[in-house]
Amino acid sequence: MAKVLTPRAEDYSQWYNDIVKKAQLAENSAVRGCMVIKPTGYAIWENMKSQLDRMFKDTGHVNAYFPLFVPKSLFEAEEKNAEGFAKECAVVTHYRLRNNPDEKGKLMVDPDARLEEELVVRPTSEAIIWNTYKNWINSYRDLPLLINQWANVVRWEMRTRLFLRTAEFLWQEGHTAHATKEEAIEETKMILDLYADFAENYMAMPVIKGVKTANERFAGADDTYTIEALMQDGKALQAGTSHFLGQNFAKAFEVKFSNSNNKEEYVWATSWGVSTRLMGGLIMTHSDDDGLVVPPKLAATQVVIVPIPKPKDEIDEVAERIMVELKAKGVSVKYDRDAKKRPGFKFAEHELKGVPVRLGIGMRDLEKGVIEVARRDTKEKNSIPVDGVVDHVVQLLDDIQNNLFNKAKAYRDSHITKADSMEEFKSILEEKGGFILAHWDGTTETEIKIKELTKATIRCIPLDNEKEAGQCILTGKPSEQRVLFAKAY
RNA sequence: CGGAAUGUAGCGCAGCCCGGUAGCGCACACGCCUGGGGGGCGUGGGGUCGCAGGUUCAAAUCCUGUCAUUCCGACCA
Repeated sequence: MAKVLTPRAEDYSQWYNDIVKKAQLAENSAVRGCMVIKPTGYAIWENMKSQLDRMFKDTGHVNAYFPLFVPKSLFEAEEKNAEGFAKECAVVTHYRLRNNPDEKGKLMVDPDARLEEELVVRPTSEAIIWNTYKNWINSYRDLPLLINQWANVVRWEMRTRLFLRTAEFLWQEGHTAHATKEEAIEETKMILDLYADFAENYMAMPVIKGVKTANERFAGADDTYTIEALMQDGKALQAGTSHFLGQNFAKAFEVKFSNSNNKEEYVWATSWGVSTRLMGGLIMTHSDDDGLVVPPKLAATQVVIVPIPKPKDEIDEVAERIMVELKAKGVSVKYDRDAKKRPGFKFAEHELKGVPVRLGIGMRDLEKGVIEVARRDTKEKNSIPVDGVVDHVVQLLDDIQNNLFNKAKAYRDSHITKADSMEEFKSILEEKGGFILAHWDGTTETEIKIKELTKATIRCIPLDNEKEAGQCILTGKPSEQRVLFAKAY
């Protein structure tokens, strides 16, 4: 079979780029660093989105929409946040073009149309949202305020990669306001659990929940919680973050409420988000050298039926019947009834696009009363009696979902290694990759030094961490627990 | 934003050094044969050679600039 993708072992980055393009998930656009998400890719994102949206709503959140532009004066109100994002902001300075008198048919920015105040294209929406919340919150009766928005944001990245880091990306950002610190922290952690649940049970991507160090924390947050996943090349991917913002934004935007004793207090805030980056995580967690592998719960098409060698009345009849029955059970199914393409070509094509289950219906099999059922995750093929094929497929989709998670988890678990010295740390990083648990003295200085020496960063301090006395691998200073290091995307 | 490489048909590439008719494979269209893992033969269509300048009788080819992509670094979700 002709290989369409660069094998992972040969060049992992190239494999990733190949798969995004060949499976038609996305492509580069005419705008530097910005991608076009193609229908095949967008369908998966839509599935992610609708599931997450359901989960947000089930936990009491509602959707709203805030503007793309943030006046500079609002943007700079929360200083740390502004400083953190300043270097990567796109800024609108003019509101009009005009014909260029020197070059016919060309346009130029109208110098007379300079904006009084520049508009920052949102890299995140805290500023505009908190400036709005100020007007919405007066009393403890207005709290909690639990709002999510689905939006695009822009961060002017120097180096971009499809899905993993693009200048514009799609995400959801939740912004909540609470009367007490405890309640806000609870919200932050609840969302972290929700993200982990989504990652593991829908994306089949195991994650480690943890807290970011001060150095890796979101600008403007008191605490950043994260879910960290491990990709097949041994690099970590930050898949989602949930921030406890304390009263930082409330103070910056004067968001106060009267408590039940009629005393004024600043509200407590959270924000949290996951983005189209999850698509990158999905690809790099499950896919192989033959193409994309999509967990059934997120697949746009869960089952494809291929007539062998080509459509024929008898085959069509069986296919139609199976489709009706599968659809009745909530399974999305397509019949690839294209007489011009040969079965071998179709097999390869659907494998490249990651369809979880393929049914091959041919006359030879039908005479024996069976259908060939092929699963994408293991490439296993079985002959299943026609009568039982629908139930078999429903069960199989479930098995595939579980198998993908278990396989990813086994890989992840076998790539968490303890290191007790810098030498050990470096050799694990070079030879094996993955997560490394090591003692750290708790200072930003040491963290940065380790990054300079090894390129590895502290991904998080795992929430379920065991306490264990030890010595920092760099400075030898005392440490009370190991933290999770890795090279990261 | 610094270093390197690349940009020629939808995709992958040759041609460039040494200036002179724009080529190959795949894909595409049509026909015939085929048909259980990316078929075979035949015929055919498709090009502002990334873009803008310059040198020259003549530029895909030489020069300058610019844009984009990939990789490496710094930065970042």
